[in-house]
Amino acid sequence: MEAEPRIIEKREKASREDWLLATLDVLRERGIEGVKVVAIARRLGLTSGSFYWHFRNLKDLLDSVLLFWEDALTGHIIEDALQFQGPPEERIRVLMHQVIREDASRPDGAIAVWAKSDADAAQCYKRAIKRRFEFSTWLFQELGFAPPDAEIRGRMMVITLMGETTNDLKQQENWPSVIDRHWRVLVDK
Amino acid sequence: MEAEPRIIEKREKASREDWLLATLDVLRERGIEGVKVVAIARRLGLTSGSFYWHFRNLKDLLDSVLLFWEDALTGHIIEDALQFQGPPEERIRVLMHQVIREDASRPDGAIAVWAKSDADAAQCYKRAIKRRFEFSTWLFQELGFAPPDAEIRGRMMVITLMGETTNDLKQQENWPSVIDRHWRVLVDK
DNA sequence: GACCTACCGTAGAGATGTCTACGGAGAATG
DNA sequence: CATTCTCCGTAGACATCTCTACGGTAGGTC
Repeated sequence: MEAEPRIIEKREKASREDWLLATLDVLRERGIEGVKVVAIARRLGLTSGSFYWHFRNLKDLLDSVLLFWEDALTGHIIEDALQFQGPPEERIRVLMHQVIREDASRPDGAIAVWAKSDADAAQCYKRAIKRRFEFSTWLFQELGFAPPDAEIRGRMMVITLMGETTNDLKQQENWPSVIDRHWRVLVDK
Repeated sequence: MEAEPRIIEKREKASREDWLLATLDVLRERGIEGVKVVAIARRLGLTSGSFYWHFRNLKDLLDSVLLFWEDALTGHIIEDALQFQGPPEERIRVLMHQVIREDASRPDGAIAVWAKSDADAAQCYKRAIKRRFEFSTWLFQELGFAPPDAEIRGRMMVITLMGETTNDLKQQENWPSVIDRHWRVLVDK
């Protein structure tokens, strides 16, 4: 179909987390049906024989990758925002910049598609999105919006950040100003 | 991985467009790597022998499906909005409801993932998104927003609609009120 | 130096998928 | 009624993928 991506040439031993990270890359680029043992192994410069030392089978890897995504990417953004000291609207602004800068939503699109055909992925995806919606709603409540207004603004923030990541906004050099303009619309009373 | 979807039981002759529509369904549910000749044929209650009468090969189908998506889904929404008679803010509201009601953004997520690993898909996807951004920017200019404000609001509208479709907002019974609340935030000066 | 553990490669069986070659059925046309 | 066009099924060559079985290697341990 298209160009084969970078391959690690330095033959080094890979950890279980190396396999998970490589899987997230493949997932993001080729979608869930592109996540093949041989494809990930090729990306790591290894073979499938090694894979089955770290994971029982492909299903085992997919289960692990779901939990890894939910925990690592959604979780630590929320923790950072909770620790933020400063005015509520600035906290929202900093969070929005962080999500784009760190590509925290990078695999989300592929996982959303995955969720269409897999019950486990759907459950995990819905749980993660619900958590984001609830947290962002709380952020806008702290800013002084009444619950219904806070809810729709929080919802828009989450969706906008996911969409801008999907559309590779970060590749544009002026992405911080675009985020600031999103922020201004959302925060304006 | 998961449940196999509905299969057309009545053995009827399929047109080229039937194959394209079935392909869009498979694309939406399984992603681009899930688009296999045998999978689409199974969904239509046919075999791969029939497929190669309508298409030269898989690549031919994929090329056609890209053009079909761009033309059919983005195009007619814009045409409808252009013909709308009424105040500019009502035109935006009607368009937003129409996009959700008709699932006009249904395959978008899968095509966005596809675009990560295929240059043709990337080109088509970017072209379609650009067209939506430009049109929605124009809608907000008609509403009286200055170009930079109209641009960010139009951008948010497009992204929000795509995101809500991805998250199956339409499955909620109260989706029209959620759209109205999105609309109110975007239209508010 | 013998041993053990962690990690990797190879070979191969079985499943699934692409695509070609070819033959057959039904509707439309003469 | 005969022919043609359109659409479809089957069979098979070839490729790719999952997963098992098993053997190999490098670094730490006694």
